[in-house]
Amino acid sequence: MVGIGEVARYAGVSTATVSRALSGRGHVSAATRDRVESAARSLGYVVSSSASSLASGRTRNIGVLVPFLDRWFFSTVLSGTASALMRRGYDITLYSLTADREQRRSVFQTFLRRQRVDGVIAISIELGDEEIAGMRELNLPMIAIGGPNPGLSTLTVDDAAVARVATGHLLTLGHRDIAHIGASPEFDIDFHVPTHRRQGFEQALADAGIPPRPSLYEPADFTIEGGFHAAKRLLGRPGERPTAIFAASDEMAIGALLAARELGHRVPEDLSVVGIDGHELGEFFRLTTVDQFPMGQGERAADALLDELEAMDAAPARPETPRALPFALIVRGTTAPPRG
Amino acid sequence: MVGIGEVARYAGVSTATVSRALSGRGHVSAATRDRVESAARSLGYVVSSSASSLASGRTRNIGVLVPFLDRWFFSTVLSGTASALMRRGYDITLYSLTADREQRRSVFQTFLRRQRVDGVIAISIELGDEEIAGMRELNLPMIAIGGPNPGLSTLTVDDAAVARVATGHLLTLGHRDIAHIGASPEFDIDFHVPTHRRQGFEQALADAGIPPRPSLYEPADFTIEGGFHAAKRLLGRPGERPTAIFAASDEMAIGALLAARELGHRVPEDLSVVGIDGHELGEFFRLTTVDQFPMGQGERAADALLDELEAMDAAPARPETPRALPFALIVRGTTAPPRG
DNA sequence: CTGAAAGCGCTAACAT
DNA sequence: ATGTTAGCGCTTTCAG
Repeated sequence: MVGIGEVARYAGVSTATVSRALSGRGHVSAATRDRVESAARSLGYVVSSSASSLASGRTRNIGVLVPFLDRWFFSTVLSGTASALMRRGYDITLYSLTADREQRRSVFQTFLRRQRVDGVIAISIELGDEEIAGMRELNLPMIAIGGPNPGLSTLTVDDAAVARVATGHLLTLGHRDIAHIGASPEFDIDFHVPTHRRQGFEQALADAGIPPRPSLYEPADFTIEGGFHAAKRLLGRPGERPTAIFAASDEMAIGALLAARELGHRVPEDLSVVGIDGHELGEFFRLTTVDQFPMGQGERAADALLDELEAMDAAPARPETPRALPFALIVRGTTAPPRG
Repeated sequence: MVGIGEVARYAGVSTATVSRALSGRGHVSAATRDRVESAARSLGYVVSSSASSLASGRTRNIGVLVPFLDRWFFSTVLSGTASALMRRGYDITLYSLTADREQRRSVFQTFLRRQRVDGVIAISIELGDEEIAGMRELNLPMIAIGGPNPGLSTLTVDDAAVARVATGHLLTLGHRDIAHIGASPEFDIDFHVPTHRRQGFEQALADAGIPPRPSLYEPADFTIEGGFHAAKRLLGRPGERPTAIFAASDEMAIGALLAARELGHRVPEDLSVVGIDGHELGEFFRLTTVDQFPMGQGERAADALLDELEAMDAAPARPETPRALPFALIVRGTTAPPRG
């Protein structure tokens, strides 16, 4: 392994100058920098991250916390994060938080304390008070996607507003009998996203003067299969049948689409369906949805964290304003005015 | 940040003993070990990874190379890898290789040379000769999932055999007119998986004395949408119509299922469909498939690499036998004997 | 089984 | 703008 000393000798300068030239910290004349860079290149020198980290306290590595790796939404956000970080020369260390509480503890108590990372991005993870306190104590900058996470820089989309937009689209088309597939009152995952979406849904209805109807609610687990079964129940029920379905996620919306098809209902003629998320399959199913640009969320978080890190050199602290993430209604082919 | 010195003082031993007690290397009396461990615990001490790495040359960190983060197969393999590594106390640093050749170079030339990782797992990545040579030179143990990758420890599933099993299932049911959705002759992604699957398909047919029929081949891009359109073309064609479809991936098989439904063909009564992979949606669609256990692939690779790493302490080198990965036919509801 | 001390390879004052 | 040098916090001989 070629070390900084060899490069210094080869370029005819001191190791300090090599360090300065290669890291861009401190002044080096253009000529010297060129000499050092070409020396490094021809010797194949790459700085040892452990030595550099130990001496400087910087790792050029960001820890990313995810709840699941194999679910579309999270892996898409992660994908955005990874490319933004790599683009700026940072490594990314992945911590997958499983259901196992003990393992989760070890991530916070051990893994993140090894001083392996300069900062942390938490994707859709609700942090406990002691976890947040632990990060503060470590002085580890952290940014969360999805919130609120009190006391943390947070990028979050207004789930209620998203749901209002989706519901508003249905109302504008003229629908009045709109079913809701999503949150069950008792069961709520990260940050009550399902609940917020239900609240947005109800606000939109209320604004249009439509009272909520319990018979038009069906809980589901945010999967295609869950949406499928919920829609089956909804559409198979005797009595009032909805003209539209609001699904609190695209995957459930797709499930609902498949259920409608199976029951012989035409979409959008007999039934409109709207989803939320911006799922990759939405295009194929012609699904009308409210896109929350998950890839972009990951990129933004990465950029925000790196900006914060680089700003720390200048100003030590900095206020934490929760920033709002964008979303947009994408009208495709699964929504239309009700018949009649 | 509490350091090893404080722990040593607190426990009344030297820093060397603390290091030995905590790392498990070298002999320490049980009593001393207990004392050190409880000292470390009560002080909240965690070893600094950069200091430890610099001194020992070990990082307890594994680099994982993936082609895409947001595609089901890769993120599932990654998920298996991540949990296996974390279980054994290793961090995982993620390198996502995009289409950008320049960025790919930088991963091999720079990122992997920072001495941040003890070993590398390459998921479904075809490595160039100079890339493999670079790893050897760095003396970085590497294990690949999917192959062949000459000169590298490789875990690989026999794609032709997998396809033979899937096709054999259809033949056993009595099908003779079997269409193939998959490889286009010219376009082939990682390791010619599509081609190998097509070859396995043809071998099975040949073994049954059935000659290949060009009109029953439809190329597709391994997505649901691609499978959908391929099946549409296949089933909409005048003349001979297949009684079964072999799709070279579950996603294409699901697309074919949706196409068949849309065209009014009942599955499996009018048409049988078999896929390959073991996709999470397979259960929902009742898809008959050959599962290749992607999560397990990730776990195996991680365990194999760590075993290799730990064995390196004892024996320096070790032969690289490409190991075969398991697969299994899962018969669900999309296959049945042809009518008549 | 334990301690003393010499580095691991680099960075950051401090000089010049 | 560049060189000198003292660490960064641990691990690992080498002694005992």
